[in-house]
Order: sequence, then C-alpha cells, then structure tokens
Amino acid sequence: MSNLKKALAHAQAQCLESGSKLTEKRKVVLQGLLQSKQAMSAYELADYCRDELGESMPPMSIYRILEFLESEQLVHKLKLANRFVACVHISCDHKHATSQFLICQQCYRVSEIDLKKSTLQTLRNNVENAGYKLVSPQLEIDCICDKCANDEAN
Amino acid sequence: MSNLKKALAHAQAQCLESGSKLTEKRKVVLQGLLQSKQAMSAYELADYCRDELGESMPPMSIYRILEFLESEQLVHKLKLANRFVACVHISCDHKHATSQFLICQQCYRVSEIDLKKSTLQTLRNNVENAGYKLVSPQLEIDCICDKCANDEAN
DNA sequence: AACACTAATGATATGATATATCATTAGTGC
DNA sequence: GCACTAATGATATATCATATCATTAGTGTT
Repeated sequence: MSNLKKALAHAQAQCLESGSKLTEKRKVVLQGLLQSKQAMSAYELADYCRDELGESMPPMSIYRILEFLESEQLVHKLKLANRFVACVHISCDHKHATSQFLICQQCYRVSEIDLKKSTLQTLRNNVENAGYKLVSPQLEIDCICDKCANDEAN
Repeated sequence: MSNLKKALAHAQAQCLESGSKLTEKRKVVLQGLLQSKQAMSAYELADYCRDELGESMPPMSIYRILEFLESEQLVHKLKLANRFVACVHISCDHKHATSQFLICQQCYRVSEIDLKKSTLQTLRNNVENAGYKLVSPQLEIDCICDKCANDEAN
C-alpha cells in the first residue's frame, strides 16, 4: 500500500472514530495536500484539485473542507504563510506532541518537527509570566530551506 | 517629558543616525501605534490616524511608512495577526535581543518579551538539524490575554 | 531664483486571502 | 417517500497587500 493510500485510509479511520465522515471531496483535498511538496493556499489547492485530481470545487468549499480537516487534526493551518499542510503524523497511531513548523519563506516547503517538552515548558512559563495563556503552542518559524539557500548563493 | 514624546524623540534621533528622516507623516503613524493598546492592521491604523490624529493618508502610504519604520526597527510586523506594533524597546539605547511576541488572538493586545539566548539556541539547532536556516528568529505565539480569558469565563 | 535630482507621498487599480449568507444537493433514519 | 441534517455550491463582499504611475516636497548647485 502506498504511503498516500495508507495516509488516506488512516484519515478515514480517524474520521469514523470521531463520528464524522471523510467524503469524496474532503478526501481529494487531503490528497492534494498530501501530494504537494509545499504548503498551499486554499486557492492554489483549488487549482491543484481541479487540474491534477479532476475535482473542481469553489474556494469556499475548499476553505470549509480545510476547516473540517483541521478540526480532525489531519491538516495544519500555517498562519505565518497563510497556507495549509497535511499533518506529517497522519499515519501515526499515537497522539503526537506539539509541533514546530519550519517554513521556507521562499518555496513554502515545510518541516513539521516535534517541539521538546522542555522547550514548550519554557515558552509556557514566559507566556504566563507576561499575563497570557497559551492557546495554540504550535510554533511557526520563518526559515529558508537548504535548497533555496543554495539557489540564492548561485 | 511624556513617554510618547520620549519615544518619538528617540525614534527621530535614531533615524537621523541611520541617515533617514522621520517625516511628519511617519511620525504620526508611529504615534498611532505607540498610543494604541493593540496591534493594528494598516487599514485600522489609517482610520486611527485620520480620526484621532487628524492626518489622513491612503492605505498605500501607511504600508510604505510601516515598511520604513520596520526597516528602522521602530515597528514590528506580526505575521501571525497581519498586524503591526511599535517596538517596546523604542526608547532604549542598547541593542535589544530577539523578541518573542505574545499575541492575544481575541483583542490583539501584544507583549513583546525577550527570547532567552538558550531558547533561541535550541530553536536554531532544531532548525538546522532539519535542513533549514533561521531567517527571522522573531517568535510569534498565539495566546489569549488574562483580560479576554476572564471575559470568556463570565 | 531657477534648475535638476531624489525622496516621499498620493491616486488608482488590482491581487490574494478569507468570511458571511443563502440556496441546493446528498445522505440518513423513520 | 418524507423529514431532517450534513455537505456542498453560488454569490457577494470583507480584509490584507502590492504594483505602478503621477505628483509633490525637499536638497544641493549654480
């Protein structure tokens, strides 16, 4: 079974478990994100689904579906880039830790890596000392990927 | 001398030093941000300047001026919120460390606090291990401020 | 003062991201 | 087959941002 199929199967199972449904359209959107090498905007994703996956949907539907997928933790919204990525842990069974997203500001390639508990704890302390509460400890960081860095150098 | 005046004087001095000018309009925009309790979008700031400071400017000018103020490190752009804040260190003489921004996602109140060197180093290591380079170590975090948290509870 | 040069701002158009709202269709249980 | 709810479509519009060209204001030179 391909990674893609495995991921989609996992997604479907997870939706079932949470009492929701991974409809055909939702599956297509998720597939689009899974296939993409980069984070995509809703509009880019709409184009991709239409052109590459033969499923045309209005942007509004894409947004709604992304919202659904986010609520199922199958997709993450990156506020720093106004773009979306599939969760890398989509095929994992265990609950995953808080993520840290390294976002190439040039090509929108993204790495989702685990945030260490100790680092998270440090951040949380900072936040509370300042009179705030953490909402989403999702950490997004502006980076440049090695590939783009090399391209720039040349 | 009021804090506001002090900050503006500092800003002016700093611009002089860097060979640029804090024009009247730029000063007004900066003043708007300094007076505001929250981060503001460019359009909100345009309204504020017009309504409260009697200086009407097209949004395009606001964006340009914000870009200028950013380049002078007098203002920070918060990508997480698509909004702008005045730098809290605007009246400091020393170079300040990397900042961490705690952003109330409800009212856009923002705290700019220092990011500890050790935390920054940890993040930098994570990033490099994943094949990325840090671009802007400015850390923006989605929070909720105590006030909004209390309001919610009631 | 007249001129040339550059920096700053204005005006206008448009692009990109996102949300609100109402209509329609598809699925589900009875 | 009907009633109900969930999902999607259609349309409009809000919100954030940039591109581009025109105009104005400041500066230095003569």
